[in-house]
Amino acid sequence: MERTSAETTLSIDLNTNPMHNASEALKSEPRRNFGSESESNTNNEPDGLIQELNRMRSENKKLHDLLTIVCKNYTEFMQKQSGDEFLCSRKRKSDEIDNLSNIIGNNSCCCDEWSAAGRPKEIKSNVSRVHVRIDPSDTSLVVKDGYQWRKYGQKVTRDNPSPRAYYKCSFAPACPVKKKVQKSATDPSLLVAT
DNA sequence: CGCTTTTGACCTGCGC
DNA sequence: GCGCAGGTCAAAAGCG
Repeated sequence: MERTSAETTLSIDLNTNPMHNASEALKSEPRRNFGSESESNTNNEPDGLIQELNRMRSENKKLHDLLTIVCKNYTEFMQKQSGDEFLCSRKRKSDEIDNLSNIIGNNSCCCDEWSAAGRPKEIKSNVSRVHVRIDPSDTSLVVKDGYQWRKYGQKVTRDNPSPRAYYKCSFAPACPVKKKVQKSATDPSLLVAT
C-alpha cells in the first residue's frame, strides 16, 4: 500500500463533514448582526447590504471555480495512481474498486452534485475515507467529526491487528449513515474512518 | 431510567 | 457446497 503521503494530505476533508465546514465557514466570515442587536444597520443600509451580497457572490463564484480545478486535478491524479495499483489479490482488487468508486463519488459530490447555487443535490453514494492523526497509545477508536455516533460492533480483522469499530449515526433515529473506524496497520498513530 | 458500550453469536457474501 | 472473513444483531453491563 503505497498511498501514505498522498492519501493523508488528500483526505483532509473529503466532504465527510459538510455541516462542520459550514459552521467553520460561518465562523470565518466577518461578523454580521442580523438580529435585534443591530437593527439600525438592517434598516438604514440596504445599498450596503446589496453591495455586500454582490461581493459575496463574486467570491463564491471564484471559490467555486477554484474547487472545480482542484477536483479536476485530483481526479487526474487518482486515475494515474489507480492505473499502477490495480493488481495483486482479488481482495485487494475489490478494495481498490471500492476506493475508486469512493473517489468518483467524492468528486461528483464536489464538482457535479453541488449546483452553482452552492447547494447539494440528492446525495446518492457518499462513502469516503478519512485519516485522523491520533496518539498511538490512544486505544479509543473515536473520530471527533461533530456528529453523534453510536457504536454497534467491534471486530478484529485479519489484515489488521487493531480492532475495527462500527458506528451508526445517532443524530436521528432514522439516520442510515454508518462508519467504520480502525487504526492503520502500518501507522498506529493514524486512524482510518470509512 | 435511558442511553451507550461491550461482546459473543449469527448472518451474508465471496472465493475455492 | 463449504469455509472464511466481514458485518450486524441483541442481550448484558456500565454510566450519568
